[in-house]
Amino acid sequence: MNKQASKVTSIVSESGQVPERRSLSTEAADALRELILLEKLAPGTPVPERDLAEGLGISRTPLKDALRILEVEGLIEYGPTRRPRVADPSLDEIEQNVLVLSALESLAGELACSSASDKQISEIGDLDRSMRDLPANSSALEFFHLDMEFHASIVAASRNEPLAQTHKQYNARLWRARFMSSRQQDRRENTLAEHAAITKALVARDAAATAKQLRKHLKSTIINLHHIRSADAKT
Amino acid sequence: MNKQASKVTSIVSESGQVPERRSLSTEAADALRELILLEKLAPGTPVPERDLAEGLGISRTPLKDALRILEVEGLIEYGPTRRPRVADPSLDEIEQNVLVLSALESLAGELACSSASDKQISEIGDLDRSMRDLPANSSALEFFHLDMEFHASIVAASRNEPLAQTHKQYNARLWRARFMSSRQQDRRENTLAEHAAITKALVARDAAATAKQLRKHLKSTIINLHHIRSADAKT
DNA sequence: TTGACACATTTTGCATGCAACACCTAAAGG
DNA sequence: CCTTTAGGTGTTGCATGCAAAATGTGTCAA
Repeated sequence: MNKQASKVTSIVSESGQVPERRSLSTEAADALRELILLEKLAPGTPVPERDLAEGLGISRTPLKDALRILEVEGLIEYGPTRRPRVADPSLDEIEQNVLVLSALESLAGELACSSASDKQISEIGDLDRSMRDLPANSSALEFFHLDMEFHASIVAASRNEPLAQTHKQYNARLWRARFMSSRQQDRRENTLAEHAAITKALVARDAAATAKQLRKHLKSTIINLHHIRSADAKT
Repeated sequence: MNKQASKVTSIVSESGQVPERRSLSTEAADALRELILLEKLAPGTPVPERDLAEGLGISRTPLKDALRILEVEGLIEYGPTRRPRVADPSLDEIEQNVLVLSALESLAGELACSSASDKQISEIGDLDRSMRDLPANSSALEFFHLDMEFHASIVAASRNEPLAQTHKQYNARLWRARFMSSRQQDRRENTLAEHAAITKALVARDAAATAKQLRKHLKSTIINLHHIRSADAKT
């Protein structure tokens, strides 16, 4: 039945992952995402399709697709007249998103306690340790990436594909906010402590505790966002 | 500053809602959704773009957009070769989706307890009552629609836009499964009892109880799905 | 000076054409 | 008889053109 398996389909490049056919749309989406997240494109700026397409050297068709992708990720907003802008969420909207993210992760934690393999859990522990072992002068971006990986690996351990999908969406929406939040050196200690608590509950496969710790962790993110806002208001 | 407010922008047609510009893509998406949910298009069948477009009397461009919309709703799947099919989720996948839906709704319930207006809560109570007052011979579809409205109104009461958005997505994915589940007349009693418990907790604005009842309600949906499967296996 | 209207420009939605890729069938070789 | 391969067919990705809608601008009247 399964014919293509007999063929030499094993052109699998590196990891065991699906090759995931590249297309101009996804590449453009990646490029745009980078531009937006690194603030090369300020929030709220209109994004005329043609200019963008020209800038990226592609036609409008795949660019439109890219904008659609970024729309579901929440990085691009469409006005009532279908003119795309870089999303500019208010603090309130960000907070609402974090609430949902929190619920998603806490579900992931619960599920991971019963569904994760021992290997997956130990990998989460590894990530936790890597973060703690990071030198104090390491870049904010480096710390941030590990932080993201830590959370993502918990979701992966839940073995719930749609959950992972949605979690990814919300993560993308909150990338900028979380990145800003993580730039404060003095937060690291706090973050590490909370990660430790999460890891501990996870290793014990204590679903209730894991969920609780994850909620607490995300909650402190919200509080931190408020602090940043007040600090910004002063300057 | 705000110029357009001074103009006679009040061409708001009927409700206070945004007119929401129609486009061929969204119309096609609606049409296709209907076809899929009513099983006019069997799960797993390939969906060649050109034929579909021709059938709907539109070109491939807007149809492609429609397929994208239905993809994020989970009704259309893209194979590794970018050939679209009607999604055919396994029972296991459906269950995973229900788990996420459950977490979303229970969060919505919690938030509704603190954020909902009294009017919103009383409307939820109205819906609960409408369902109970339905005659026993009313159609499964009628009962089902009220059921959906009940859940949707709880989410709306949470006043969390992204949550509502995501909830809608998951609802769309699970439409068929939930519809099948709701066709069993003997489930009605059970559903009504659970709805009553949810409504009661909501009226009392007891966040913990609301969340708990919602989880329980969705959990019984999962169990019911298993029953349906076993029944199907026999026939 | 302010407001409204009409025209010019920009920008998106949709249709269509072409090229690359995937799939199916059938013939050739083992 | 089974496997492999070559060709034909169908399907999707992308580019481009056109029309409709929206925005910006300048002029005129109150």
